[in-house]
Amino acid sequence: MLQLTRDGEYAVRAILHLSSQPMGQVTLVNEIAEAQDVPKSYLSKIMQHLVKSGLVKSRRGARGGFILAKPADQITLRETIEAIEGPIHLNVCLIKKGECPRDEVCPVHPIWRDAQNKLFEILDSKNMAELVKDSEKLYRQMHKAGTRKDKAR
Amino acid sequence: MLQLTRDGEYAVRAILHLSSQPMGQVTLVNEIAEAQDVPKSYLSKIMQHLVKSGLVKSRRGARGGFILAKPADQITLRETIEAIEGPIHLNVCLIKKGECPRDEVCPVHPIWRDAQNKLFEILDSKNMAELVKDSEKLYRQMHKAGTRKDKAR
DNA sequence: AGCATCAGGACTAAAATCATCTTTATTGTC
DNA sequence: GACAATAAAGATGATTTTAGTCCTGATGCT
Repeated sequence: MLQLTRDGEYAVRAILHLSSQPMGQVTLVNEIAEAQDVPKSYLSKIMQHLVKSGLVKSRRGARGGFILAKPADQITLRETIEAIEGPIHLNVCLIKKGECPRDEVCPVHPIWRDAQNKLFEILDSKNMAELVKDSEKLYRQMHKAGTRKDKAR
Repeated sequence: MLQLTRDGEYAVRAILHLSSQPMGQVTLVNEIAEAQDVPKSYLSKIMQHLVKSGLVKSRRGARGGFILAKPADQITLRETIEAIEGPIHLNVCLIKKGECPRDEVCPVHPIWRDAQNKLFEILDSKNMAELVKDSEKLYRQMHKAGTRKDKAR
């Protein structure tokens, strides 16, 4: 449907949450689920997937939890999404060269490639550490604006 | 899945085909289906949808068929896709302002908006008349290149 | 009248989506 | 070192979407 799935969205929230934690801090699914507003048992499976794809490491048992497999400033949105959804292809014709027999005469093909490249560029433009900083900034702004709004009501 | 559906792809092919026809020419589903490599009965339903959305007009009975409701140079890819799939939203959080309660603190939201705007820009950048011309150009190039390739094999 | 052609609905198989529930592994504690 | 608490891993399932097919009817040309 040309739309990110919940899986992708939830994965992004989870990685963002882990990125906001202090270095070396192991985080519980439960905590992520509550903070990021994601069904716990569902998130649990997404976390598993993220572990398998190597973006996150897990520790079982008491005092277990999840932790990023590498520094937050080395993780991008695209990486996170593709870890969960697999490689992004805006149109089937972009999956493999020569996949579509109409490729060579299809005037739309270059447009899709163009769009996809641009999307990659944007999804790779900020790393998770930067996004966490953005989030903190937004949070502060919201509080300032929020109080003003409250008065206005 | 962040991917165009077949419905969308087929609609684009159909509109492109109609755009390549001489002005005023009514075209059969069958012809479009064969030329564009789309299952006929499936395409038939897509065409109905395109009629309903006002992009195409139909005529029943003998000598019936389909014809664009407006000139090809006034139709874009985005318009065609949205006629079939409804408005494009790369992420649920872009559907309606305030839809996502995390909007105001979510640092990813502006990224998605950015990506979506860029996508719109690209999908609106060429009209169908231009794409048909591109196609003709590609076709000529393929024939030149094709003979060379055949020798190379 | 009869044929060509679109309109519309009923039906289906397979995959994706969005979860929940059960099992298994780890670890701290006694 | 047994064991209960904890938490990840895996199995399972309901619902929706996708991607079609097929049949009956409506409509317009000749």
